[in-house]
Amino acid sequence: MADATIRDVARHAGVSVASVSRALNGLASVHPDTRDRVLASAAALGYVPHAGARSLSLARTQAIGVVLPDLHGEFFSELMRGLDRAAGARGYHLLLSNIHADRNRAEQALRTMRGRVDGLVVMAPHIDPAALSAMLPARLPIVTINSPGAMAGASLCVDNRAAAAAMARHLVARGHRRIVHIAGPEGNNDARERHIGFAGALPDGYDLRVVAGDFTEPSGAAAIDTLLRDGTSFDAVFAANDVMAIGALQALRAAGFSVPGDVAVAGFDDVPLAHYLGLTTIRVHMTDIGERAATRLIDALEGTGSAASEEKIATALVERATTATE
Amino acid sequence: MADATIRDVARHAGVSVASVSRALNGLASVHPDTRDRVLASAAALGYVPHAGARSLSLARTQAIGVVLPDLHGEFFSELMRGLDRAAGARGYHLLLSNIHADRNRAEQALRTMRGRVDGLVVMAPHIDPAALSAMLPARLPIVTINSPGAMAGASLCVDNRAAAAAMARHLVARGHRRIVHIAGPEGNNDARERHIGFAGALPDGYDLRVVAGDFTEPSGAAAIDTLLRDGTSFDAVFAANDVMAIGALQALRAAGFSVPGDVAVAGFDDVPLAHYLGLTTIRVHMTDIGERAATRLIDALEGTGSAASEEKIATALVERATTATE
DNA sequence: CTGTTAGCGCTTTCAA
DNA sequence: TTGAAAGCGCTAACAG
Repeated sequence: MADATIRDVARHAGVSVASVSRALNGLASVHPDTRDRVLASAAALGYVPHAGARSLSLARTQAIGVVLPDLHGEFFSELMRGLDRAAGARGYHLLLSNIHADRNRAEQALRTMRGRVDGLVVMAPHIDPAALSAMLPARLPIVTINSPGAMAGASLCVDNRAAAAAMARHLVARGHRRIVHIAGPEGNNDARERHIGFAGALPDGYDLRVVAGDFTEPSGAAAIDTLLRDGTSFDAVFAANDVMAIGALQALRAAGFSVPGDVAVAGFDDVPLAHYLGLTTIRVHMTDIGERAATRLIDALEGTGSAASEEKIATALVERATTATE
Repeated sequence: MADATIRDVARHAGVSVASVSRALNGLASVHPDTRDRVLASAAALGYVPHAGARSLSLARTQAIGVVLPDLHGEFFSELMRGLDRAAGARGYHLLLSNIHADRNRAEQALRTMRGRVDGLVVMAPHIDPAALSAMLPARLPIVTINSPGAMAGASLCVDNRAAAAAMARHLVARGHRRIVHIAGPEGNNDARERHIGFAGALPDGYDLRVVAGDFTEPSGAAAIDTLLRDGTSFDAVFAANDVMAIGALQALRAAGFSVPGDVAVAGFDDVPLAHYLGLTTIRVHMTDIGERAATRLIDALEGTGSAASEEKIATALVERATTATE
């Protein structure tokens, strides 16, 4: 037997569907007797409202779409945890969609969200805002996380520049002068911002050697190998993320260097491993970001919140063994 | 201006909504000219089909609900990655819902999935199947992951017993005889299965001392402290998960024991840290589980798959430094 | 091949 | 306070 519908409940209770709807949604104008009968019938039939039909009628789905790139581990799970916490508390569900490198698939994924969600939380560091908004169903409120440039909706942004600048000052204060930056992939906004912030905070007269990386561990190790082969001398390395920093760390030690004795090493992200390896890094609270993102989106959806604006998320420099002065 | 609907497209193209629907869904019986006009109009108006309305009409949402407990890090992200990969490939979205300890909230979360999803992937190691199916909207296909006992739908299960048994044999083969098991929380199915599998594979005459834990790092350390305080002597520790094993490892070393010299340590899960700490453990491919779960559910939804049945997911023993023989 | 029309299950005017 | 009925946007008979 198919699931009970509102009509079944109405028939069972001997009232109209309108009354059932009103009773179940707690509207004021329902006679107590009617309400009781409806509630009893609903329970008897095991009635559960059909969310899809409800959405269509209300033009509200109580769901928010989450569109993310291929994130890994802690990063992804913490972000989701934050989103889920905030969304759940306000009665919203989360609909997931990975944004693939493939533009068509990505666009497809975004389009199919129309009619399924009330708004979007999007993280797409590698897609420029114009392209992004072109893909989006119009009139869908959106909060972007770490997206380059301004967009229609609100945006949250890790303050990459400030964080990288703090790291620069940290290294300088420790007396390092010949500094290397292992950069992230070109076209990645986070990577670019970290580079700019770091370079900008280095006082005049400091050497900054930049070598390319792609956020992977091997690329961090490769960067070090390149430098050593070139005979470059340096006493500090700041990688655009922890994973590369870890690669660099291992390459340095494999080459017989002492860290932090000969060379200091720092990363960005504070992945769980950083703690165990004693890597100095920048901590980003992804949970907070998720919570803020969902909260701002829902505020906007419910008219509670302010309009578009950019919110910078603060970070913390976590000083550990790899940059300690002996 | 509101989003364009199918009616707007029909008007613009000078055809009926039925033709628009047919053209857009690629049905055969549409005149090429008509199709072209419809496509052009749709493009001109920036029309995107309303998924919600479509679902209501088709009684299919193309979404699957994912109900999980509070998972952390790699575990969660890998599972989601697997689910997303399989679901995405078959054109399904993922709707998330955390299952809270609070029974009412959990039930609420499950109920509100009716009409939003075509089926459910549920992981609830701490809820017994009867209670679970009572909470579920009837007639919603379901695949459970690591749930105790049989359920209506299909189920996937990490083969905890076989894995733990393999670990027992591994330790025995290394010559350990006075063995400790740090158990997981009571009532947790994984924990129970690991315990049973491990104990069952120990040959007669072997000592097995079991001490309670709760899957957290401090509880692993506390277990060791308890043993030491009691003056228990042992030469191997198998913790019901890696996190506790890591806690135990640290407590042992802090107490001056050499691992694996004095005591061997092993865990379960193969979290990323295990690799770096050289912890012997059991690897579970969460990605595979996710993929299998989504695939089986969708097969069932589309009538491709077989009915209820239990599938065991194999694991691999990863031998590392903490159980090495010198 | 195409248009008309009746739903999908729910909410919400509008009258009574 | 209640019920009848008109949609929400789309698909799917059923006729033409």
